[in-house]
Amino acid sequence: MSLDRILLGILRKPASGYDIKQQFEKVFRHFWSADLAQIYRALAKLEKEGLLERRTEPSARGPDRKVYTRTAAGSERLREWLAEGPVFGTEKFTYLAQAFFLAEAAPEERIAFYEALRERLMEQHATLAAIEQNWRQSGGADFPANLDEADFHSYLTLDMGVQKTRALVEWADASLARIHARTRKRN
Amino acid sequence: MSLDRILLGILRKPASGYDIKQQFEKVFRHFWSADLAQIYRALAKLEKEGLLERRTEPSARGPDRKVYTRTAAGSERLREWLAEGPVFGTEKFTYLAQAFFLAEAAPEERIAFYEALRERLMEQHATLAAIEQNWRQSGGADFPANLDEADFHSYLTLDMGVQKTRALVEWADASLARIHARTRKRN
DNA sequence: TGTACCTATATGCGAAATCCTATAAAAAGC
DNA sequence: GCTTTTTATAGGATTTCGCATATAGGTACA
Repeated sequence: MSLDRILLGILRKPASGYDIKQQFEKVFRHFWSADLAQIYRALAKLEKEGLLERRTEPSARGPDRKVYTRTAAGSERLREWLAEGPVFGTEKFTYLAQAFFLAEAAPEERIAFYEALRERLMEQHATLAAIEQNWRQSGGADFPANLDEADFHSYLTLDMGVQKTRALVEWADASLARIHARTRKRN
Repeated sequence: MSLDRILLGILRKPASGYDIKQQFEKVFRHFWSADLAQIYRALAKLEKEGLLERRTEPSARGPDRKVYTRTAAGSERLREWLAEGPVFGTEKFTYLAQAFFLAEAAPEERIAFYEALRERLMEQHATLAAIEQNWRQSGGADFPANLDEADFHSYLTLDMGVQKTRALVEWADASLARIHARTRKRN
């Protein structure tokens, strides 16, 4: 499963389950989600398979931290996944499915739906764009080419988020306009 | 769960599990996937809950077809879902997760990965754009406002797919260019 | 004529993944 | 002490995935 591979990817640098959850909230939110219980369980399983190593550290502010890093076998597993090429066909977009059937809702609800959608998409876009901006400004003249390999690829993915959310916001805007135009015509 | 609601949405018009599977392949592929077994089970469950009605028809070319339509309770359930507003946070994008960790792969593989990605995205875009084109051409002057409500909202969703895939193709192109530029710099 | 394969159609079963919710314990802040 | 934050874990319910099987009619071909 993909969560396994994602964890292996993250664990190039040591981190605890709790740390990883934070990263999911911040970095991965726009293309993946996982809850704490799921993460802990997956970590335990990967350790049992010898793909992760664990050490226990005292925490400054809570119970002992179990810090994981991937093993050579873990890196290999990750590489195999990447070598498969891009995996398609697993996309799940609940809000688009809803939009598809929106004819079933009352007219005011349809508008409210698209307004809420635009709102959320704009938030996402703003968040991502801010991170991107920040990153770009601290980079030199030949940014992003001067990043190290891992950062470079993270940056490309971030850029994708920026581009995609921008396109989506524009689409939601245009859709709202079309809905309004259509409603006016009816009266 | 969302598959249930999607089935209710589709079953405004009567269809068999097999028919629905076809629709998933054609229409929903870019934002949802479900396999046959899953669909049949969900249909059976919805019928048991009184949200769908079934009638059996002889088929021209196979076993009897079980054709479902949604009941009033089914429509109500669908409306409740839409009234919740857009559901976010369920997005799963395997290929982006892979892209994020691409530093782990060998340089040629990274390029191959992005080329395959661009390829697939272009395919998606071409498919969606063709459907859109077709639809638009058969529509009159005030297209899409002259569509009926259900078609109108399907069209908006389709348009979303066109816009999104276009943005993604552009992104993949730009990324490939960046990867190449970066590689040249190294030599 | 038969038989082998193809498509349409439906189902069963088990494994895996996901989600949700509750519990617990340790340190810090008030 | 009480609350909040950090950190980890358990258990069950629900959903999803993957594969195998069944059945009926059509088509191609030996």
